[in-house]
Amino acid sequence: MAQIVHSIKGTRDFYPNEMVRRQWLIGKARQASQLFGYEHYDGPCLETLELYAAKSGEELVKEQAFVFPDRGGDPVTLRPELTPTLARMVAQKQNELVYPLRWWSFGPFWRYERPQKGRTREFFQWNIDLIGDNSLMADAELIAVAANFFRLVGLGSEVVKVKVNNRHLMEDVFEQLAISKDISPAVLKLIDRLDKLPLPIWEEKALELGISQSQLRQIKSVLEDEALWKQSGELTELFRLLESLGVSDYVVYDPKIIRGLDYYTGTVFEAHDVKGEFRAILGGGHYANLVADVGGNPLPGVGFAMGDVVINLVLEAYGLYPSQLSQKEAVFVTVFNEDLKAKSLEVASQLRQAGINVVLSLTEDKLAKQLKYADRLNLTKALVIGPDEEASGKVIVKDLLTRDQQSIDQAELIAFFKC
RNA sequence: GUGCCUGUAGCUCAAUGGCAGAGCGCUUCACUGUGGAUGAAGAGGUUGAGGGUUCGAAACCGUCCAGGCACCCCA
Repeated sequence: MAQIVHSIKGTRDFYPNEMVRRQWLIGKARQASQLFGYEHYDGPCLETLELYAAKSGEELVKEQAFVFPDRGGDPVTLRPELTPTLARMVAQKQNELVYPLRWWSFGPFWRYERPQKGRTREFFQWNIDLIGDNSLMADAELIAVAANFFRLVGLGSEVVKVKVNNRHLMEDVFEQLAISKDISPAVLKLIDRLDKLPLPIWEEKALELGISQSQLRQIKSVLEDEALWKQSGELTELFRLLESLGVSDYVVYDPKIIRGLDYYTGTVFEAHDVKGEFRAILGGGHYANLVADVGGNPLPGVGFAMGDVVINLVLEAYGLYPSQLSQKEAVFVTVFNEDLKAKSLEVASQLRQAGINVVLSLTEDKLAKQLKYADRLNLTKALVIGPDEEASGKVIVKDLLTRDQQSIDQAELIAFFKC
């Protein structure tokens, strides 16, 4: 074992069983995206370092991106997120695209961090964005897409919630509490971590930032105020729209949702399992202006991203992957012996020409062995063509689940499998 | 980058300084025209690597490698 070359830390191998699940998940993301009329797109996995230098937050690029020189010596980056690529793609064709544009994508991303539960170095991410509209309709639509996705995969609103907040509201609150603009970004970041840190340490950090004792007390009370959203016209309107879109059972207000990325303005949201057992399933929000950072004209938008790792853990925990997922919708054709090999090949070929998938035995081993192989592949039908069948123009079709078998005229075989 | 934990057969684990084992899985046979059961036999190990301590190390010590979990950050 020790001599097998190891894979790269934080990457995952997708054996057929897992690949089937990955494809199923992608299918659900596609379905949710298309339900709202979003178009599929993708960009390159390799980008220039310059693209991320423009934005993305310092840490993501400096600490977490895979960056290395290409053979010409230029720095190349494995994309750690899609948004800068999206911004570039929009900026390049800014004057010919039809707005608002609704785009979605699902692909691999890389971040150099220590792997742990729910976090790997290579992961897949569903990205979906609505660009070119600044209204709350846009924000509501994206949240509704997320809620519809959860419905499609069987995660009910009693299990998963989309927690929503608004950065404008928090800025207003800070103003009321006379928290200076210098420290408010840092305070916002700290609020985002309230659930992670032990309270005494959290308070200590808050005081270190220059918050007074009375401000601290007020912040804490604000963060427990589940009705705080009523002070925000935007949130009031947003929740009304979500109600009309029929997804308000999935939505909950949470003043502690801030989001780490700096470019969010206005609405921000994160989806979590209700029990709080897992990391955030998806996160997103409204941004006033991304495209300008890569050289285009300002365009507002809203979007979210969902990594495959956490949603995978959640779907596993709640047993929501279909148990019958299989890519082997195929008929197994046995080979009775050397003399009848040509006959089996002929039958297999006829079935394939009719569009029926066939796994052909490569050996003339005894039938027990061939059938065991078919069984272990989880195939459900097997054909046996022995001397008796050959003589009478028949084929035996064996149901590997019920163990029943029947003799069928070779001429009727295709019709048998087609219906 | 920081901290804690773990590496023994394909998998899950046992052996608490004294002969490296079990269950499951795998191969073959009982069954030369029929797979999930049963029974029997068999294969499979440099105990992650290389050092040190010891009469003796899977175990103890330090180094490296790999994995897990938490921080940082975030999907």
